[in-house]
Amino acid sequence: MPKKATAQETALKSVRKMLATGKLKPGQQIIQDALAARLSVSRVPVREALKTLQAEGRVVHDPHRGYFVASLNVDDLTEIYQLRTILEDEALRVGIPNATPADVAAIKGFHEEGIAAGLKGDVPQMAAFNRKFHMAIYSLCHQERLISMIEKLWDSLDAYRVLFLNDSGNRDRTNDDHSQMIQSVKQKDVKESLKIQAAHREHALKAIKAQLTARSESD
Amino acid sequence: MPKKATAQETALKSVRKMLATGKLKPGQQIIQDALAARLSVSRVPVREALKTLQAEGRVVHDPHRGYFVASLNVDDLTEIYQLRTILEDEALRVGIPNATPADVAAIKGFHEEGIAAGLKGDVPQMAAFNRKFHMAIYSLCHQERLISMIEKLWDSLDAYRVLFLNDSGNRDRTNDDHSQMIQSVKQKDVKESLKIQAAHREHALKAIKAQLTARSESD
DNA sequence: GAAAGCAGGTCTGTATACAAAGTCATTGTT
DNA sequence: AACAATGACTTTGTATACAGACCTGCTTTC
Repeated sequence: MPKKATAQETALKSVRKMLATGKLKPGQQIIQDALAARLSVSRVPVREALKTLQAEGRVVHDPHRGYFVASLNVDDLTEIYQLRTILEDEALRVGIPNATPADVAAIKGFHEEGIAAGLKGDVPQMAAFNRKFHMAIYSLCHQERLISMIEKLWDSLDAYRVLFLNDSGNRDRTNDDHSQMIQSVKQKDVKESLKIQAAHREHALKAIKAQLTARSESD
Repeated sequence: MPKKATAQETALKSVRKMLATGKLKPGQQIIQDALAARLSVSRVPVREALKTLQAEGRVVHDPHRGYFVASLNVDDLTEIYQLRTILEDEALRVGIPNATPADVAAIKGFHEEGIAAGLKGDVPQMAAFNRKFHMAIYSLCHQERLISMIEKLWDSLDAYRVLFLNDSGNRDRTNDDHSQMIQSVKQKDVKESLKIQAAHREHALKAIKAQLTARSESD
C-alpha cells in the first residue's frame, strides 16, 4: 500500500491541479491562510509546497508580500518554446531509435484517450492526456534529467494549454498531428519526427501568443 | 540600501556556500536543528531553504527521514555534461555575436581574478571566479531562462568542481583554456568558441569521473 | 490639489511546542 | 547465532502564536 503522504505533498499536488485547471489564474496572489484552510492544514506545509513551485517558476515570491501565480509575457513564451525545441529535439534524436512496439502501443493509447476526452468536452482531461502522449515520446530517451527539464517547461505552460485546447479547431489539428507522430515513431524516422513536432509546436506557439496579446489588451 | 534579507534567504545562501566549499559532503544528512542553531534561526526558514535546494536537485528529501546532500554517480555526471553541452552551445551561438568590448573586458577580469586566487591557493575562491567567468560568457545570449537552466546544472556540479581544482595540473589547464576562450569571444568566432568549450568540458568530465570512481571505491 | 504622515486591518515570516515517524541498541525467543 | 519485538532516544512534520512588513484610506500640511 502507498504510505501516507505528508501534508506538504498533498498541498503541492493540489496546487498543481488548481494551476492546471485554471482555478488559480496568472498574476493572482495566493493567500496562504485561505489555501491552508481549504486543505485543512496549517500554513507551514502550504508554504513548503509553494517554495517548490517557486523553484519551478510556476509561482513568484515577493518577500513580505507573498506568492503570486507566475504569468508569462510574449518574450517568456518565446524563450520557453525555444528551449523546448532544443531539449525535445535532443530527446527525439536519442529516443526514437529505441522505440519498441510496446512503446508505440502505449503512446497510441494516450492518443486515443485524449481524443475520447475531447469528444466528451473534458478539456482539462484532454490536456492531461495530451501531455502524457508527448512525455511518453520524450521519455524514450531514458535520460532522467533531460526528461525532467522538459517537464518543467511544460509545467510553466500548463495554464495556457487549457486555453489553447478550448478551441475546437486547435483540438482537431492537435489530434491530426498526433496521428502523424505515431506513424513516424513507429517507423523510427527521426527526421520526420523532428519535422512534425516542430510544426506542431510552431502552431501552438502562434495560437497561444495570439490569445496572450488578446488577453492583455482586455485587462 | 539593500533591504533586510529574510531568514530563509540567508539560510539558503549559507547552505549554498557550505555545499560549494565542501563543508557539506555528498550523501551526508543535513540535521535541521543543528543547521538552524548554527544560523541562529528556527527550523522553519531552514526547511524552506532546503526545499528550494531540493527543487534544484542539490539535496534530496526523504519524508520523515530528512534532507541529504545529493550525490552524483557516473551516469548522473554524464547526463549533466550532455545537457550542458546542448544548452551552452546554444547560448554561445546566440551570444558570442553580441559580445561588446566591455563584455570582453569583464570576462577577462574574472579570468585574471581567478588566476590570482589560484596563486594564493584559495581554491573555493578560484572556483567562484571560474564560474563567474563562464557565466559571463553564457549570459551574452540574454535569454534568462536558458541562463538559469545552465546555472542549475553548474550548481549540481559545485561540490565536484572544488575537487577538480584542487589539482594544480587542472588549474593550469583551466587557465590556458580560458585565455583561448577570451580570444575567440573577442573575435566573435562562434565555431572556435564551441570547439574550445567542448574540449574544456571534456577534460573536466574525464577528470571528475576519475575522482568519482576513486572515491566510491575507497568508501 | 498633490504629497507626506498616520492609524487599522491584513497577510506574511518565524519562533516555539508537540505529535508522530524513524533509528538504534537491548532483550527475549526460537 | 539469527531474528523479531521492545522501548528510549533522535529527528522530522505540522499546528499554533506572535511580531513585524505591507496596504489602504484618511487626515494633515504645504
